[in-house]
Amino acid sequence: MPSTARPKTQPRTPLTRPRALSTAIALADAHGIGWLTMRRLAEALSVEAMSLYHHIANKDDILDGMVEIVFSEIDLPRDDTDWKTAMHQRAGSVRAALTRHPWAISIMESRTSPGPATLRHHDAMIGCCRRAGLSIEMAAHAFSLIDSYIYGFVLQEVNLPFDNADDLERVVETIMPYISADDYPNLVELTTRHVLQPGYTYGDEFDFGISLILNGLAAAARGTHAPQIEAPRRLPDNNGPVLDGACEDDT
Amino acid sequence: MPSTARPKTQPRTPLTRPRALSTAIALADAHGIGWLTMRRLAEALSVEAMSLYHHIANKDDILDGMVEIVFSEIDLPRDDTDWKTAMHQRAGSVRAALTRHPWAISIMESRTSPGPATLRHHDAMIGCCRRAGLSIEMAAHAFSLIDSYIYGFVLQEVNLPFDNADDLERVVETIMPYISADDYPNLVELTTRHVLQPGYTYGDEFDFGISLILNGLAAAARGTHAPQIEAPRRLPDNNGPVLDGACEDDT
DNA sequence: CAGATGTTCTTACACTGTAAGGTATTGCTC
DNA sequence: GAGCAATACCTTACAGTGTAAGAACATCTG
Repeated sequence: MPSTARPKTQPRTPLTRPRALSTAIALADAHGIGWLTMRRLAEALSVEAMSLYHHIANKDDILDGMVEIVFSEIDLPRDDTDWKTAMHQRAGSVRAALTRHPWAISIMESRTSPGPATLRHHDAMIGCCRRAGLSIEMAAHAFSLIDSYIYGFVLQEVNLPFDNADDLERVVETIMPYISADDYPNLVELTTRHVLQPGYTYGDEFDFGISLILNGLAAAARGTHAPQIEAPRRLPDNNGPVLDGACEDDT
Repeated sequence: MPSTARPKTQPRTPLTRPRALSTAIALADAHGIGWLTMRRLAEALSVEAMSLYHHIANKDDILDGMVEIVFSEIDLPRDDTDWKTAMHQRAGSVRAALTRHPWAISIMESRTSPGPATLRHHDAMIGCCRRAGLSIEMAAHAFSLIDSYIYGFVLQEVNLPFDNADDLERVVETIMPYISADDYPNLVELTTRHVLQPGYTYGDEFDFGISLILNGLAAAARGTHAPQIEAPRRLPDNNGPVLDGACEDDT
């Protein structure tokens, strides 16, 4: 049976950890993370399930590795533009990566040991803020605020039950009968007068939010319009230029 | 054996859907959502696993019900204060509920059919924004931005590997040897000069972010400091007061 | 008391991740 | 090349998962 048996002359493509991980990512992209089991991953690699354990410790190790690869796909913030542009671009890159791999955000949590790609990324983020003149405290604020927004946005975006305008209309039509305008007047108004209008795409909200946050951070770093926080731990200890050119329009 | 066998005179507490759900929540709070299985839930209810299926459709139905209860624990935005205060309070309430039930945020996604509590909550949020004078578009912006931030923040917060300052110090000491100051200078600086300083608590970042976002939204609604969005779909069609008193300090 | 109705339990099945140990294939030394 | 050690792979097995099918029991109606 030469069709099922591998020809002896041609050695099989060797099973390696990187190959297992990229196959796992491809399968999770195609069928969802819940579909991915050790046996199915093995089958896709033309191997039995237990063979995987010679290259990876266990399933958690696979998930860790997958997250790490996704992180490595994210562009670091550039250091040859102004802070706001760099942050905006990186935000888009995070969103793109997490949208390309919709399962990623759901397993990022619960992974506790960050890999080198993750650490490198965090370091670059803080460095970019510091180079723009933000104090340590302000950099911590910015990092937390920006990433919280991105993760939360993507978390909602990837779990929307529709991908395009047609889907949206179909879903809304299915659900609307159960949503009376008497009980939920504001929800119904928003849906009919905004969401169902031609041209609406939830993803468009992303830029609005990121821009608002970046403008707010830039203003706060300049010392004006600082949000009311109960007790600022320390005054800024800047020693560089404060957000050069950050207040002007940058398209 | 009267201790194990139920006395015939005293009827057992009846197994009901609400009782199953609240027990499930208590177990998930205590042991994590991964620990919760049909057999363990049944055991906690002094019942066999299959008996559950007369009151709930399947495990997904349980998870849906649990999420719905968590949502019902969140305070609606009050309508007897100014917009910013109402939003701030509600944000705290969301965070508190999702922190009380750390598993909730991880299963909120993937649930597609919102229950009445969820719908009521969405409606109240939009209503509060509209009553403050925000246009429909602006209300949509605000809703998306605020909740994205909250969810993202809590997603990170509940998955931190430490709960208090002692935990933090222990974790950092365990990890630091693997993080060289040569490779990750900014990360190390932020850790040593900020995170490890006495009094640091990651949760404190929450208020900073929410305040910044609310101030930004208030400013945007007033038409000033509007973030650069490529193509505003339509001009605001306000017909009420615009964020009365939102620009003054409200503590 | 009989019958009906609804609740609970028993058994069983297909599936999961992975421990233990056997078999094949590779690469190294001569 | 031959022989051997090391590595890679497979087979079998097990405890645990959600849940389908039907038997046993309890409770309520006549």
